[in-house]
Amino acid sequence: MWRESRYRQAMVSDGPRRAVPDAAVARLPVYHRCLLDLDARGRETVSSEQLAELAGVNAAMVRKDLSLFGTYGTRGVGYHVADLIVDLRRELGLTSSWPCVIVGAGNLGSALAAFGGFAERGFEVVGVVDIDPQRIGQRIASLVVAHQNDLDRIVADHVVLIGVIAVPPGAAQDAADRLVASGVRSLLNFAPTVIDVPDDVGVRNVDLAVELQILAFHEGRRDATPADAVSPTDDEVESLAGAAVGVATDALEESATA
Amino acid sequence: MWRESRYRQAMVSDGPRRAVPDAAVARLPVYHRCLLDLDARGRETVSSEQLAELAGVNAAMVRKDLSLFGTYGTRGVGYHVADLIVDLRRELGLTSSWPCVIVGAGNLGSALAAFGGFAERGFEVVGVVDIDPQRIGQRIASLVVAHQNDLDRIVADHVVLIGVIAVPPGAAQDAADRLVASGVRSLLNFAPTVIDVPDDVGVRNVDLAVELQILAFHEGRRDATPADAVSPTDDEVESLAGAAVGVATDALEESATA
DNA sequence: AGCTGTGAATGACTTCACAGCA
DNA sequence: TGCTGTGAAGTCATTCACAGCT
Repeated sequence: MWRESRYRQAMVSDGPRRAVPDAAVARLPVYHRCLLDLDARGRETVSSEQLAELAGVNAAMVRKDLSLFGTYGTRGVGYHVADLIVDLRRELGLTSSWPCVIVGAGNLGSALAAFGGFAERGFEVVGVVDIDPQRIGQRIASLVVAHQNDLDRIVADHVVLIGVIAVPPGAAQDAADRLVASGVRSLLNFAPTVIDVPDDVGVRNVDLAVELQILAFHEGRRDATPADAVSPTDDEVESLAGAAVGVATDALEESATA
Repeated sequence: MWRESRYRQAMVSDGPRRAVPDAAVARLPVYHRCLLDLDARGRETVSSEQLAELAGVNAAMVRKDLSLFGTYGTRGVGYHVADLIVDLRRELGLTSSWPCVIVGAGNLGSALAAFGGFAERGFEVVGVVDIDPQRIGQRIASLVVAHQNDLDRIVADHVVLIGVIAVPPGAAQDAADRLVASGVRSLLNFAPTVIDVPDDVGVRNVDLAVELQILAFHEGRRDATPADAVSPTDDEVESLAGAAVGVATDALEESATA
């Protein structure tokens, strides 16, 4: 009854493994963003404490994160902004532009395709596909919406490694399958569904409604819990900095089951 | 030199505090989504293992999460789908619709305003404001873009508690200030900047480019690290389900600077 | 027999605190 | 003196494993 995952489980248990903790990876882009800002303002060096404040995290964490990939600062001085940007860019793989393709040209897909923020940070949208004949041929920024069948060609032509899923939930798995089949290795999924992919394919899920629900949960606790004792519990959502929020899950889906 | 936050720091250290761990809160909406799906298919009960599979997490975690707010299942049987939906809706504060307002009617703001997924899950966009005269008066779905000065009125009229920031980074802090001033208590920030708000205001940040950068980081490690020894480290992005990742902190923005 | 609820064990991430270089 | 780099401690989250209902 439960569709079993067509793919083996990750088993990421404990190999020689990941040098960089996941949590740190999520912060690197934030540091990068803050540093670009500092650089633009002509700042030459920055201390871990200052950077921490900008990124909204603890100074010790900034130092630990940066020390992960041998980016050394200068004791007594701090980090050299320009150098650190270079290092981060290298670590984040932003030395060249990443071609991306968007599946789904609805409201969200269109907005993403037209969104300047991607190009600005090293991601170029090289194609947008859809199945709806009404949308095919439409112009979005400098692109023309193509038929989903052209996906393979687009991916091959531009060596696309990242795909963005912006289709309704019912079509998300199919979109993921097509992307994976055409060779895409990482997916950013905006559809509110867990998608099943081989475990060497990276997935990040961003569910906008989930974000609002999390806010609503905390909101509902402000005055609520009147009965509940501990009252002044109004936690704000914390979290972090510009970071990502996302969250998600990844890939795993499990498998089998009755 | 670093502009200090105009608001006291949270100091959320260790009060009587939060009954529900943050990480769990981020998963609840995902369970909720899966349950709605099950219900739609006519499913009456579900075991923690089945639900875990759908949500992409471990079964023990599903049980632990659900036990947090006294939602009991039936041993030997599982959880009653309909009942659990009701409980989750209550916990998540989704018993009635939450009015939201969007600041910024650019590509993203417009897409969000027109996005059906919010209403579907209990969030009604009651207003969209902007400062650009060109955009004011534009229709988006059933709304008309209003002037940012109308924000107070909109928030008051609809008792808006949740605001969405969809403006360029430079305008984000101002948007946040206006929202907070008008009475909004929770913010979903799409601008790639850390915004500073009083600590009783909740903030969640979604930075789309950060999501891509995280994917790119992992992507860059596939074949890379050729020199790096431990080779077969291809971790997929993990994390969790629809959950949150995010992170962060709030606060600090800087200003000044040389 | 099946599956929940939960203490205990494990593991991941964060913060502390300080030695040591500039 | 100032600030980094990092072991050790602390905190929080996940998974295990099993007692105990149905």
